[in-house]
Amino acid sequence: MRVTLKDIAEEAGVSLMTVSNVVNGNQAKVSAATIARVQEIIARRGYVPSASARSLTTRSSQLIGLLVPSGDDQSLVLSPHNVAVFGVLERRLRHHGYHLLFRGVSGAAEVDVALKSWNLDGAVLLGFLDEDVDHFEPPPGTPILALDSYSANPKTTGVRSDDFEGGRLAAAHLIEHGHRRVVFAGPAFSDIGVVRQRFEGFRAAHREAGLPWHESDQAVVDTAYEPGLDLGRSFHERHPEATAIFATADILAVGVIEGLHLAGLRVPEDVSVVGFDDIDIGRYVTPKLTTVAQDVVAKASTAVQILLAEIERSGVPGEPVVVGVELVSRASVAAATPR
Amino acid sequence: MRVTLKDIAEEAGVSLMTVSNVVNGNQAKVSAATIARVQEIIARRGYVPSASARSLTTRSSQLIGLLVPSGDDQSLVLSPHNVAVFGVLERRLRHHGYHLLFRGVSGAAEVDVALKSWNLDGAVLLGFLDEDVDHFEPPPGTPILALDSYSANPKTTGVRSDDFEGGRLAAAHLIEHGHRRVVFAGPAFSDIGVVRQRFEGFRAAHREAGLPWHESDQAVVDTAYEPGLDLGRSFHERHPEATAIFATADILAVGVIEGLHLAGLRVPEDVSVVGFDDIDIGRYVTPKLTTVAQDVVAKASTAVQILLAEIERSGVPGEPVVVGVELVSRASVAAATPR
DNA sequence: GTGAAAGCGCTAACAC
DNA sequence: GTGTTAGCGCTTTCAC
Repeated sequence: MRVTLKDIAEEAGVSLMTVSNVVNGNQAKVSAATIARVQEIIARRGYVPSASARSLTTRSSQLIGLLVPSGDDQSLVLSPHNVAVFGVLERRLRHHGYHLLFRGVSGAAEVDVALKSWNLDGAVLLGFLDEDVDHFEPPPGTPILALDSYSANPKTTGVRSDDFEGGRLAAAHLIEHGHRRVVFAGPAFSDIGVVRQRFEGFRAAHREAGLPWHESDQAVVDTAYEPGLDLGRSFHERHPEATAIFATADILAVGVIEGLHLAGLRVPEDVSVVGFDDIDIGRYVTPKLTTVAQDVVAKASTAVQILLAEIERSGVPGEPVVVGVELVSRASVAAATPR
Repeated sequence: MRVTLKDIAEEAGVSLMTVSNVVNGNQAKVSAATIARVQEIIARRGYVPSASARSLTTRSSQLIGLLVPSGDDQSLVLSPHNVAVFGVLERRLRHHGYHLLFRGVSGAAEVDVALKSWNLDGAVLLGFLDEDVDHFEPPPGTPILALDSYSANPKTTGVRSDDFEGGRLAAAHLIEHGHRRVVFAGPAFSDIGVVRQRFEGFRAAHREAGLPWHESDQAVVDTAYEPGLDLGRSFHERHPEATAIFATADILAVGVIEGLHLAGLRVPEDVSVVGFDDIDIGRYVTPKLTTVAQDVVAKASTAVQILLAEIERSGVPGEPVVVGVELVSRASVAAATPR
């Protein structure tokens, strides 16, 4: 059977409340001698407070939901970048006494259920589309952080990288190296969102350099290795004038590089490539990938910080926070050569 | 405020218990008309049962702990392989109505606390050393699955890949290709554990082929990219007779390949390489990595299946379960050439 | 079929 | 400093 406060109280010959006060560190209310005696018994009996009981009375739970999208029966979306964020989140939250409830959800309704059923103190949304985030309706007072979201949902707080600046840095870097025809490769996008912002930054760099950019230099491809491979392989035919390519994700860029190799094009001598994210893989491929680095630690730490602040102040969603990005120059970019 | 059973009961003009029966599907005890009426109110009011309250009375929680090792302030151990397992675990458990509490733990005591405080119905240990697993003392009746563990702790149930067979397959594959001096590269190991088993399988293959294996052909390196890189770079000097290498993890093998390239050795023409795990990266490198594939889905599904079975039967830890492995032949192995 | 009572383990709000 | 009372939202048991 489970050891309860009552058991400890009986053995110590004090009341239940005294034990509770000891457990919760309300030292002011208990004499030193009692504290010591109670603590000894607690340790010896291996007493651990019941989180359910505590949660029931306090209407909170020290639990943060980590919600990721989950199509009906397919696998979860756990991109390498999200995994990295995930790890940092867990560690930070644990140091503040919070735990993570991990859950794949397929719709706004499920988020609501997850939140309510466990009295979650807050939640972090990882990897949702903006249009999904738009529909979330958390119980008022429960902070929801939407990572990498441009949703205008006033009930959530956004934390994201400076995607516009990232796109700008990538394009500017290539332009500086003399490239005049740069392909923008990424998934289809609408008028808001991560990819749109990277695209706008990308174009802004062209504008700033007084360079035109051709619509035909856009390649719409899913964010995965295989589509990148295909693009790289057919690069020459599809974009005969281009000498460089900016992919909106490293995984895509890695595929592109391999595809270019297969097509007999050398990177970076014939074609330069810039990615986005700075995941580990970029360092394992040849040539090492030049990319726009997201600051994983800053993103996760910021999220935790805001989350805790909103929990304290009882959840007034604040302004979105933007985390800086940085161009990491490795070996996949070289000066443009005429084709 | 929260909507409770009582609220629904009042609005429906029935007792609290009737609503409870409807919620829990005890259809036999309630008339169809009442069920319909109550369900309508539940949906309209957005009622969600309180997991804490339910957990308090039932002494269970529909919560499974996912425990990973966590050194004091360093990052969590989330290897790509573990992440893959993780994703499958979550999905499978969710389909059975369970949720995952994710937690980094640094010792047996913390595991105990995690288990008790949330009334966890079970836990999955991911990435712990056998010696850590040895020390875990879960409350009786709480099933603990230790993934990839060879610990003899009778309070846990092991689920692991057939490491011995994996080592054997890797070595046999290289031997078949004419290699006579094969380096075994992996972290230091004791007399039990994953690496030991892979090593024994590796040696068994040599024995079966009537071949000797030289102690000097062992390379002790940490399971990471950089150490692999170093090994590859110095391969020629350190193992002048060897024509092939078996690395106990893909990430290591990928490093080795890159190191060999840097040293001017071609893979597989000069040196053949076999890895272990079959993580995505192996398909992104050049040449594509020949490796021993672990069946992630089988491993995770098996774990879930056993977990649920033990929860039903009230936790009698069973025999360890071994999941099959398979050699995936890609492009990093070729026939041996004299050196 | 439906309902009343008791209690899961804890904490908030007050006494003493 | 310490104890008492009440109740969080639910399920279990047993009566109607």
